[in-house]
Amino acid sequence: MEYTPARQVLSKYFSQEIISKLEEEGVKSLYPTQLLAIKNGVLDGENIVLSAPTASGKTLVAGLAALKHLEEGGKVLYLVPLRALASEKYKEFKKFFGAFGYKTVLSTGDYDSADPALGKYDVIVTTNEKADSLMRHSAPWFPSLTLIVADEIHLLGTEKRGATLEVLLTRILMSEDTPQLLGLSATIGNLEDVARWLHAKPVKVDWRPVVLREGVYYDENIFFADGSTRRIDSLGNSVLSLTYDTLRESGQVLIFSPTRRAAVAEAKKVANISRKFVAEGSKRVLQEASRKLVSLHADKLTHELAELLLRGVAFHHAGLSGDAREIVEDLFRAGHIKAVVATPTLAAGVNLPARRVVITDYRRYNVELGYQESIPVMEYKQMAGRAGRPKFDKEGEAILIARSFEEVEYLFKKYIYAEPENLQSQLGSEPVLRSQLLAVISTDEKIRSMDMLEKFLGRTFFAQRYGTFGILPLARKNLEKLIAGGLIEEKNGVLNPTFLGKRIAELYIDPDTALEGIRLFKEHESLEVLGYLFLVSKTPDMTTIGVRRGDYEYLEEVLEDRGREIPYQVPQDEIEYEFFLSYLKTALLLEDWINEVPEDSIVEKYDVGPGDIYSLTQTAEWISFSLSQIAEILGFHEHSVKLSILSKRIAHGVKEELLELVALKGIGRVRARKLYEHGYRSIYDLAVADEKELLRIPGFGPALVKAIKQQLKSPVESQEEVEGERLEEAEQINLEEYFGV
DNA sequence: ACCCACCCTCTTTAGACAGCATGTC
DNA sequence: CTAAAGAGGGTGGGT
Repeated sequence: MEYTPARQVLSKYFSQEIISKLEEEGVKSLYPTQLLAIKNGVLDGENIVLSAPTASGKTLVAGLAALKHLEEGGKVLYLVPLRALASEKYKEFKKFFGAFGYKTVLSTGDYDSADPALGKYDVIVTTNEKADSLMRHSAPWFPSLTLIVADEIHLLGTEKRGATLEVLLTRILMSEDTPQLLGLSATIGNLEDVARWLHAKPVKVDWRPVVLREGVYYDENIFFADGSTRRIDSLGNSVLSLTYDTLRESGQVLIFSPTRRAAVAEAKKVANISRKFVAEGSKRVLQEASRKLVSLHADKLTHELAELLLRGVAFHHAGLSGDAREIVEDLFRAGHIKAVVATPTLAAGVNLPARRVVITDYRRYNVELGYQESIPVMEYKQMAGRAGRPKFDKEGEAILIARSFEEVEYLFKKYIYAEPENLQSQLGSEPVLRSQLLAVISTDEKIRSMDMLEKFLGRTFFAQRYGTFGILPLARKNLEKLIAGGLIEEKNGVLNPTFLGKRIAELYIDPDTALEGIRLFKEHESLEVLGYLFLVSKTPDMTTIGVRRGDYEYLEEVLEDRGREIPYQVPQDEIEYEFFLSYLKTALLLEDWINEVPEDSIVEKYDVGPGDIYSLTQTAEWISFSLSQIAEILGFHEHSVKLSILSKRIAHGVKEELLELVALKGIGRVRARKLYEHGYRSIYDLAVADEKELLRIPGFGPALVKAIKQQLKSPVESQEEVEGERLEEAEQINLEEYFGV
């Protein structure tokens, strides 16, 4: 009887009515995790940092705490590190809180609720960065929050994004009427430190709903931590043997590989085993999914995946498009595919448990340091934590693979018996500190002097450990840089943001991104498209693609032919030269994209996946939009207009002539091009077009044509001015002649 | 002259947040 | 600093 009836515990906090509804929602008994959190005061308004394994019921702790606040007229913010996680939680909460009559919204960079007034909602689910951004925009409802839940708070120790969360939480801590804080964390070393920083109680739980058995595989045996051993039929290959052993007992495996290439290769090997385990009833579903994938993307990678699905396996990594990944996840969850081979994408992301988790390699190549290093204990625990599906499996197994007998012992010590690392503040990272200083000064009226800044820094997690001694000089140095760049003004010891500075903070770009653009705007009156793309690629906010050995030849050729389009000197320094080429390669990829080169050609030419194209273009669009705004502020009108058009072209992957068509719903780069080729070159052309004529275009069915016509009928909301006068003209004709009075 | 097994050398290496204003094929 | 696997090219032996 390890589960306590919920009613018994909750009656102190909720009305009978609510408790009955909770029971209807499936909350009939409470896990130890929830009991302990309640005992420590989550429902009494205590700040808590709860450290517990995956799937141990942390979300319900947050759910109950939130419900308590909502019942008292409060408002809740739920923070997560990933967009995929945000939408997962959103769906869950929408149902859960909806049952009590409360409204939940999702707000992330790529998905905003239709209603921009987030204030009308009771529960707001966002990514950390989005919440940071909302704060920078002084969201009016922010002060009315009464509970803030920071899920996966151990992200704090992450190199790139940890500091953002740290500053966000610091700002929350320093606000008046500090809301209740609930941090949810994986197991970490220094839970007490984090809790102390947040003025919270540390609550540590080791309990899991499904028993986790950790072990190491070597030479046909799994050695488990509990001392038991399991002999496995050898198929000559560790992964295959472990896979067969799981599938044979109708379980599923989740295999972690260190690289994308390894994941694909491993999946192909596994296919020979998994195909024998595809259920008769799954075949049709898999065929359908496979066909859908192929229809969505024409590239080789996606085709390989589609092929593998039929045989009951899939690989999963960030090179896959979002829809492909989702298909894989759904098929695995539904049990249609028996094995998934993934890179660390799946370690911390969406919830995808399997009976057995196999970790093929505990080492990973470090690009910066140039050698292979062991993954952190925390990362191992994250992967291992995926083992065991609650309600389906009696227990879960996480297996590391050893290559020698000595390694067996080493792995036990290094990972299975090891405590996770301590979380370290990453605020010392300069670019993040600089951005955050600008943001804090721009959007927090209380922080307008060095003294206040010092006080602010003194409240950070960093300062708790090291004091402000180390970080103050760094802050001062970066402040000077911001002042020199004209983003902040200092008068008589008072720090004030300039309009430019405030905009940069709101656009959420690195100050260096803006400064780089400004420098170029000053030097050149106008740039070629490739020039702007190069600028975007060079920016610190952009992720660039690596240059391969085989890329040198054509990149240098381009440099030879089109060097004058690039507004930078070719660097002499070897390392800088390599960076230069990677900016060029990225710029060329983007150029192909906006010149309507098909996705699969880009995939092949640049050796990237569809998922990479998506994330590159998305980022590039955001940067060019932001740079366009910066240019406009400073009066560089031509740059602004060109960058604005460019950002729209990147968004849709089209030449300028299609921008007008692509503004229509249901019309993307491919359909727009088709329309254009058939002589429909503007909204106007479409408005006067005969429906029957449109139907004759291949790929244009009745539903689509109707949808197009429908949009032209409804009074068109004011579209972008920047799209050119032609559009405005067309709209006027459109409205006057056809639909207006 | 041609084929093929084998070996040496070269090459490459995970992930993913944000603006703004609305929707791919 | 502490790697490993796949691809590609070369070698040498056999036919």
